Amino acid sequence: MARRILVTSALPYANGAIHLGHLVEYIQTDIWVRFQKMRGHEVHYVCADDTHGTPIMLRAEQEGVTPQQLIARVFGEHTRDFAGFHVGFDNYYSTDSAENRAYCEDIYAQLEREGLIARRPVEQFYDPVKEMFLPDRYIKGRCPKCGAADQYGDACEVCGSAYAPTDLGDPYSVVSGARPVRRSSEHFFFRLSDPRCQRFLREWTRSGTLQPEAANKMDEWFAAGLQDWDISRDPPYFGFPIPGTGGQKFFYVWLDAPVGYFASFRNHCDKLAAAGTPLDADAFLRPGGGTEMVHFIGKDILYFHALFWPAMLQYAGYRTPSGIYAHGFLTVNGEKMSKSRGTFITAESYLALGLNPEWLRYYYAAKLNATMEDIDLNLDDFVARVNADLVGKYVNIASRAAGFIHKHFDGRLEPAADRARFAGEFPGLISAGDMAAELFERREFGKALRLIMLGAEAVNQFVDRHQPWALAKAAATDAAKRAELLHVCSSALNAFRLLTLFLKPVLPRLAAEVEDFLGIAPLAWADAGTVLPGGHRIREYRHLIGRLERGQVDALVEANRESMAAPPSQGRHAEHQVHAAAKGAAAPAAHAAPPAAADGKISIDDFAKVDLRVARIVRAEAVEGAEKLVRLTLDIGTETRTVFAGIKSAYDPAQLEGRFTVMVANLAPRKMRFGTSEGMVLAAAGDGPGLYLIGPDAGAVPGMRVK
RNA sequence: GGCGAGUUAGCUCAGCGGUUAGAGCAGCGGAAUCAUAAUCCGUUGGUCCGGGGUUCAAAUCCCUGACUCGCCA
Repeated sequence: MARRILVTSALPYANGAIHLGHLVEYIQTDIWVRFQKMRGHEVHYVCADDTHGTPIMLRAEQEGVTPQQLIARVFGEHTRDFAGFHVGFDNYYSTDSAENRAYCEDIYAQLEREGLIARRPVEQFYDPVKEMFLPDRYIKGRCPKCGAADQYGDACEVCGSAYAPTDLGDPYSVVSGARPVRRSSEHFFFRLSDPRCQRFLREWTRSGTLQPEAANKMDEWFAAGLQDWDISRDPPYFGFPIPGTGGQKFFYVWLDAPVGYFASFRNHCDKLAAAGTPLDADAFLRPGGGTEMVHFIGKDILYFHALFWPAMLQYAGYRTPSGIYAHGFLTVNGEKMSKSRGTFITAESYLALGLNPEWLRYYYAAKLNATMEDIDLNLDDFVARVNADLVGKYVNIASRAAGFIHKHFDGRLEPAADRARFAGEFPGLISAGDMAAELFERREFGKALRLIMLGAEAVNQFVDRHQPWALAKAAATDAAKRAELLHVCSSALNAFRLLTLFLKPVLPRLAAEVEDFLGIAPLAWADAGTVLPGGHRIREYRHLIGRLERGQVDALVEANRESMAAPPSQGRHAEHQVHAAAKGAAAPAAHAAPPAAADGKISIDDFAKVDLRVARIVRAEAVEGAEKLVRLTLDIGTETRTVFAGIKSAYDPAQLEGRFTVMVANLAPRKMRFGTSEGMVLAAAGDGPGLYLIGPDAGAVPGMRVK
């Protein structure tokens, strides 16, 4: 009996590039979805960009575009990256859509009818210059506990304590720099504290939809007591207005984000209907449809998916999730991803440098399990694992068997009568299919792959034991040896076909190439019970997957190093602005030959006097007794320089080492209390706080002239 | 600070009360030469984070300490 499953991955925020951390989730989900489809189940895998909220609004404003323009651009980037990693959504949509608005309004109306919406005033910080309420992350000030300056409104990064923004000393708005004032406004709440919600959630938590660790976490939250959830925001806000408020209240982005799953699915159904193959959305979205709905998420958003979301659905007349599968975070070489270490790797850069997406899919799968544990991308291990397993063990089988088939048998496999021996030769491999299926189902991908690779080893042992190269030498004169050669290679290729089938959820592209090589229809799981037909003809073997060279990984890390302040998409845009500004300035300068005009313009010659060089920060250390200074040792190719830079407020010295920046190399040395500074480094700063070191794009080396 | 997860071979991990603790990779020795040097056989390597306890039996259960990571709406 085919299952009917609606599957989602969490919606990426339309405010930044997809990176390898995101991909853990999309690859995990995609593998599970592909597996279910191969099993013959009906699966609809949907996702969308999460587009609303203050960060998007402010970012668009900063870039001088409308929020719609910003999210349209990011939508293009996201869908490109996902496609590049073979993440096969059945629909990818946006939360800024009519469907989403309709579902949000309906859910809200139902909750209000149920008496689960409360209204009460909330006092918050308000930016009097920008005329908006400030989310916690947009307020900075002195930490009330340890006194550290420039800490965010929710938690101190220095001492780690959490507090309310109203506790901050000397608060200021990150948006305008103004001192925020306290102002009260009416907010709307989802009454999670209502006994009905509490009762329902306690029961739902134990219904088997959550991982055991997640259910334990929920118990913690229950013990602490569930509180009402603030679902409204005041304008200006990029989102959906709450009906009946005259545009004075908007739905908080976290309310409409999960509803985006429904919106995307609805959109998917409408597209199917337009194509003449209608699908009843309500069978998946309303209770009693005999369908499943599973969400793959990161452990950080368990709260939203396991408390608010099911409670909202339950009391708005929709179905609740049948599975919520949380995964851990990605670390790289055992550490948090870091821009300065170059381990904050974007999907775009991975693909742009020509790395094979299936290498990463395989490696992630080899590490993934059903728990919320973090998984580590160890770069040395990545190289070793991919090459040993995929190239050495798996693909090697086809490579070593196919040559004989073509050279001696015109590309044809053994006749039907000999195929029966295959089952006896690889009993383990055939039974591995059922076990692997069980493991894929339970999201124990690592265990599944270990099992499959054990099968690949058995095939290589089989080939070594029968020595087809020796049989080939005798084949010309010995018909029995010739028949044995054909059988050994045919069996190896049948085994290879099975391994491909088992690996197909993880390596869809490679599997498609193998299907082409073997001349067979796309493999489904049921095909595990069959072998290739007698006398079947295969194509010439060609290179199926390349080796991963250590240098490629190094280049990837190098390409992602630094660029600390700006995520890539923002960087690209900022670059456009720079070019535009440069054009505007360069044109008049070319005509104005005389130097140093009274209007403040300088000639190109004047500019050339400044010797700007690319520098690598060899060492960075705080200067004892100086509040703002960092002592930098800079490598500019021909020599090293010591420079004192007033950047301690913005940068932790340890994070600077290894970074590239730009320095003025011919600045007259200056004696300071702590030593002589032999130049200066370039950094950008506005009127408010915030300081941003300038860095070259990847590829620049110390000593290069900046001009 | 509270709560949770983790710490097993050089590396990545499995084992989660029961023979002498396992796998892959790396290392070392050998074989083979069909295969993009890809394979096969053999082998070195471990006070299972420290300390205490429960038990006939502990990497596995309990307590405690250290360190790492996460969550705290």
